[in-house]
Amino acid sequence: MAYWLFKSEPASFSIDDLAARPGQTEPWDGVRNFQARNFMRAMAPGDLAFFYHSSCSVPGIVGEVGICRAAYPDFTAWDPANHHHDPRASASNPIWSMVDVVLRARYPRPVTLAQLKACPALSGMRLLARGNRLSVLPVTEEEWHTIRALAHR
DNA sequence: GCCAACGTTGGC
DNA sequence: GCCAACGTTGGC
Repeated sequence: MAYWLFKSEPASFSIDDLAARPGQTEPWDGVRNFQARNFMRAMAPGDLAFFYHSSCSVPGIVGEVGICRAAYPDFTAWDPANHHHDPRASASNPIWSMVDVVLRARYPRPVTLAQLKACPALSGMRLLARGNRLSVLPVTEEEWHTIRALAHR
């Protein structure tokens, strides 16, 4: 059982898009960064992840998803019509991976980036590390519970 | 729109 | 293997 964080730009894909299909699993595809891919390969069904909105007016954690399928080939990589097409990828050499997620919680109010930064218990969080740009990140169990408490207060 | 930080690419 | 150039991310 491990904890993670997924970033998404709400203009492209927001938690409301997930919430519009209740109970349905959603492939988390399009990740084209090796470190982020490797984190997804380390995920197992039952793991939990925060859903983070980036590049928007109020960046922050807006809910939780559950991992419901372990990493498998991201076939969007070898679809020439796909926005995240990678000409090096193919069915025999997938290169990229994705997992399936399902919405678990949508917070009534987001835990904003400003709140995260202001919380001393989260000072070591990878999300807050200088220059961090990874779209998939691990979260420690302590961080997970701290942030949940912020979400539910 | 700006800019810092970072990953990737490609020449050498 | 080094490193400059480039593209991207993401907060502000």
